[in-house]
Amino acid sequence: MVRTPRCDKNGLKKGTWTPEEDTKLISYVTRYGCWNWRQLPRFAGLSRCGKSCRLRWMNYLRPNIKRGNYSKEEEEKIINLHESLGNRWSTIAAQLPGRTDNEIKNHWHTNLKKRLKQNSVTHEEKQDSNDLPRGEKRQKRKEPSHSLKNPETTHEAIDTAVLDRRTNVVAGDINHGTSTEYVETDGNFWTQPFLTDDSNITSGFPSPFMDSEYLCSVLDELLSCPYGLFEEEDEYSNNLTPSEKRQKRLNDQPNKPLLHPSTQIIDSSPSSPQPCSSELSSITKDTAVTTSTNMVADDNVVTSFEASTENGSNFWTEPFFADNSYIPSDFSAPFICTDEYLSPAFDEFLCSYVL
DNA sequence: AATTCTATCAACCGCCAAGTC
DNA sequence: CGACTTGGCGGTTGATAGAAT
Repeated sequence: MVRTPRCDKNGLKKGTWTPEEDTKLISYVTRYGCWNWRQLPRFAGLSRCGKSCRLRWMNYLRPNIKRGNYSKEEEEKIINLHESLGNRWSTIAAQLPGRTDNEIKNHWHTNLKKRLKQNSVTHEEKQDSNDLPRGEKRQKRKEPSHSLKNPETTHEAIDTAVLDRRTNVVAGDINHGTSTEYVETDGNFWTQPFLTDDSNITSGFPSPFMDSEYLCSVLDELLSCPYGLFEEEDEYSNNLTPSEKRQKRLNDQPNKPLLHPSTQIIDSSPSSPQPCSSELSSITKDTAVTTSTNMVADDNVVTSFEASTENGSNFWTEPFFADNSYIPSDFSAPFICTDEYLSPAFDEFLCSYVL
């Protein structure tokens, strides 16, 4: 069912995805989308190939995926579509909202195909609708060890309580730019916290599913505190703001880098900080990241970064902390912002700049 | 209780089409 | 045009849970 993690010859991880990896992927894709699957793992801090990331997202992590038992209607639809389309699973999946081609394919091979075969042999067996196939029985009794429904896993580990506070969100289809509302249905992890409220639907929202007020705060904390994400926090820590938490960690563990190892920072000139760029169009490698208050401390340790856009809004308002060993010579970074969200144009600029 | 068998499904692999240079 | 990259698709694998012996 799950594959033992292993690495390929390039050192890329294979096999089962861990909750931490899922969190990284979710965090990255929800904010920046899947602009390039091949490059994405590098920026998301994942040691996976792009294909694996895409598959994980498409088949498991993306919102509004329906999991669990198939309804009679769904099964009939699959059977009918398979009859007319053959093994064109992605086409079939397109007709069943929330179901992935992989899942439908699996369901076909493990349940429907056999059932059809049986039915063609003994027609009377068809009448016994109470007799669930073994797969469905298993599905009922089994909660996957690493499932989005499992309260112990990734998402709820992030912040169940905060998720419950959500009252509205608009989700865009990441691939097609269409908007989708998520409504409460059957306890599916994704649908439950993503309740809609018509009065609050934001049209044209550029990212896959952003509630700017809520999601930014959660994801920014998630992204900017990678080392603290899965750590137990004491009662005192829970009352601190994200910035205070980071400061506390820095004080408590001065030698422990708080910057994620995969996160790299523009290092235009540590010894002579550049002034803020005043124009978006003029942001370059030398000016994209600068400092408003402090950039490089006397001991040559980066203490904070902050950058500004033309209108003055900061896109890096939360400082990054790192010891000198984590300052790379060239630029490459997951773009983390705490302000509303980056405009599509600015996102595009940043992506093209990095690539 | 121990062992073997079977079903499941997440993930991998290779191929292909479309797009870009 | 051909080479290359990328995303997408369908077939297949293999680790595991649970059933059967």
